[in-house]
Amino acid sequence: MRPLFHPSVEEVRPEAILHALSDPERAAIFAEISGAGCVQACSAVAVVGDRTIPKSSLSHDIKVLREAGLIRCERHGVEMRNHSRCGEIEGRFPGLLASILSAYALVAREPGVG
Amino acid sequence: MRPLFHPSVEEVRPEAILHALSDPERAAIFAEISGAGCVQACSAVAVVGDRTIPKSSLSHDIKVLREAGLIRCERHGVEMRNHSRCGEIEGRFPGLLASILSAYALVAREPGVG
DNA sequence: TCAATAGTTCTGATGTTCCGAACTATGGTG
DNA sequence: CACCATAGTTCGGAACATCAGAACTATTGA
Repeated sequence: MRPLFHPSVEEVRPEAILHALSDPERAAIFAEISGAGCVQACSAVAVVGDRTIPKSSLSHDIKVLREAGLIRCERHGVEMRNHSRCGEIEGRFPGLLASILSAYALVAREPGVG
Repeated sequence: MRPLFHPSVEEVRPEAILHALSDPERAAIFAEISGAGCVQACSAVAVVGDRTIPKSSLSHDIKVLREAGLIRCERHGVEMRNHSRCGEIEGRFPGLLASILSAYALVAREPGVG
């Protein structure tokens, strides 16, 4: 398997970040990876709320996050470890990820529409 | 023409904001509306960079921004006036819009890929 | 070598986006 | 009022994106 593509921090584009995080499920996956610092994905993040994400979808979501520059993925044996690149992104776009994650955390705490 | 739908600030969802602003063209339109405070759209914002947005696309973009809660649109005679709802959103999601607009402004100042 | 585990790619159904053409709404002029 | 011009919306089809099941690949362990 060829090494996975990761954009350098200079190549990271705001539209890619916003697109990646405009899906609440993907945002939740990213929040979990960021919170844990290093998570054994994808199985470890496969449940969001009360939904189990199909593994093909999860694989796709992880790819979107990776290609947006939000996470770094490394194979360790049979599994993938996903690290948040929060720190790097914070250096380039100060406050961006924190305010996005806070916004989602805020609405998650509210009664909600469902 | 029935009055346009505007979500109340409590109904505004982060995913809608991120989705709306994940298109750089739409983000530029929003930045222009926010910068001007009140812009006679849609014609006034129809040129982004060196591209003139077709009016059906522009109408759609304005609608996406409006339904995301980012702008408020009022008909004044034959034209529409678009106001940014930055202030309201700032109260609900502090720092969110500022960091997004800063991120775009930052990459706009860079040499760029093209 | 074979099985198990973890994740990726393929594929087709469903949904979204884009934009020209046709349409609607408002205001001005005679 | 009839008519035109202006500003924006809606329609419709082509192009593109997303979702998830099935089939596949890669790695480890027995």
